[in-house]
Amino acid sequence: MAKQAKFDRQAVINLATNLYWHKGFHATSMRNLQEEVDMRPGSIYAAFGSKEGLFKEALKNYTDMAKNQINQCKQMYNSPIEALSTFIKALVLDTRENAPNGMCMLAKTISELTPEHQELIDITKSHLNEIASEFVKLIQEAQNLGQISQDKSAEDLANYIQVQITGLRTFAKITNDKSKLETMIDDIFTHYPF
Amino acid sequence: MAKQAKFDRQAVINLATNLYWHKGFHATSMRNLQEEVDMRPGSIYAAFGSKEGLFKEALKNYTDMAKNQINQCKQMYNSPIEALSTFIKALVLDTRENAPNGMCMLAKTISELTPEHQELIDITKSHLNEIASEFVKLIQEAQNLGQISQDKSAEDLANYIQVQITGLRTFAKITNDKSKLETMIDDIFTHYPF
DNA sequence: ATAATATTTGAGCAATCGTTCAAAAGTAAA
DNA sequence: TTTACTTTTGAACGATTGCTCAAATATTAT
Repeated sequence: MAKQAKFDRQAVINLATNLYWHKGFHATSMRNLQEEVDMRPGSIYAAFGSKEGLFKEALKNYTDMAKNQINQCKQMYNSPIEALSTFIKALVLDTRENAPNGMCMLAKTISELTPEHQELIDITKSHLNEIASEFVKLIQEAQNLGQISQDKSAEDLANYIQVQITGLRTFAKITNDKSKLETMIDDIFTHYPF
Repeated sequence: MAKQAKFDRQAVINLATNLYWHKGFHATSMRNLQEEVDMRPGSIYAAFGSKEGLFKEALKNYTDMAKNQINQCKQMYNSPIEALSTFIKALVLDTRENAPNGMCMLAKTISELTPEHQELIDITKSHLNEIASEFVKLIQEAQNLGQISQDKSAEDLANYIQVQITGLRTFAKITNDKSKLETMIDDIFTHYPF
C-alpha cells in the first residue's frame, strides 16, 4: 500500500536520463525531475546531491546504454562492419522516433554547455571517448578479418565514424526522408575509407 | 553626452546574436541580454517583443552572416571547390577559437529546442535550408566547370557537406589536434563523392 | 518657447529557479 | 513495545526568471 521503503535507484536514474536527454541540462528544472521520478526534493538531494550530480549519473547511464547497444549489435552479427552499420542505422533512423531525443545526449550536452560547467563538459568528453574506444575495437576486428585495410589507423576511422553519426543525427532532425538517410549511412561504408 | 536618441538596431542584434550563440536560448537570460546590449528591459521589449522575438532576429542575423561568408569565399577563389573547402576550414578550425561558439548556431538550436518551441525550430530549419541552397549553387558551378561529375545530385552533395560540417564542428570540441581536423576536411574532397 | 510625439527608464510583478531542513513516516534491532 | 536509525516529506528560502508600464527624458514640429 504505502510507498516503497527505498526508491529503485536505477529506475529513477533511467527516468532522469530520459528527461535530461529530452530537454537538455538547462531546460530541465528540478521540479520537472521531481514529477518525472515521483520523488520529493529532499529525497533527490539526499541521493544525488544536486542537479549536476543527478545529471552526471544520467550521462554515465546513457553511456552505459550506448555501449550495451554496441555489444548487442556485435553479438547479432559475425561481421563487425555489419554490426557497426546496424548500430548506426538504429541510432539515426529509429532513435529519433522512439527515444527522448534524436540527438546523441553526449553531443547535445557538448553543444549546450559553456565553460561555466567545465566539469560536466570534461565528463561528457570522456564518455564520448569511451564510445569511440568501442568503435576502435570493432574496426580492429574488421581489420583482423581483412574487411578493412590494415594501413588505416583504427583510431582515425573511429573518429570518422563518430563525425558521421553526429552529422547524420543532426541532419535527421531536419529531414523526413528515411530512405535518403539509409542511403547516406550505407555510403559511409561503400565509399570512403573502408 | 547623453545616450543616443535611438539605439543602433543592427549593433544590438549583433551583440544579442553573439550571446545567444555562446550560451544557447535557454541559458541566456533577459538580464544577460540587457547587460550585453546595454538596454533596459522596456526598450528591448518595445523593439523586439519578447525573448523569442529577439532570438528570431539573432537566428536571421547569424544566417545572413554565414551566407555572406560563403559569398566572400566564392569571390576569393575561382574554383568553387576551393571556395567551399576554405569556408569549411574557416568554420571548423577558426570559428571555434574566435567565435562565441565552435558549433553552428543553427545546429546548436536544433539540438537544444524541443517541440515546445516548434516555431523557432521551423525557422531554424528553414535557415539551414537557405545555407544548403548556397552549397547547391557552389556545387552546380563546380559541375559546370567539370570539377564534379554531373551524375551526382547537387542537392545530395550539399546535404553531405552539411553533415560533414556538423559532425566536424562537434568533433572539434573534443579534440585539440588541428592538423588532424584539417586532414579530415581535405579528405571530404579527396575521397568521397567528388 | 511650447506643445506633441517618440523613446528610454527601472522599479517591481507573479512565477519559477535550485536548494534546505525540521518534522513525519517507515524500518530494524532490542 | 520501546528505542535507534533510516528515509521521505513538503513548506519555505532567497535568488532569478520573463516581462510590464507609468514616469522621466529626448526629439521633433510649430
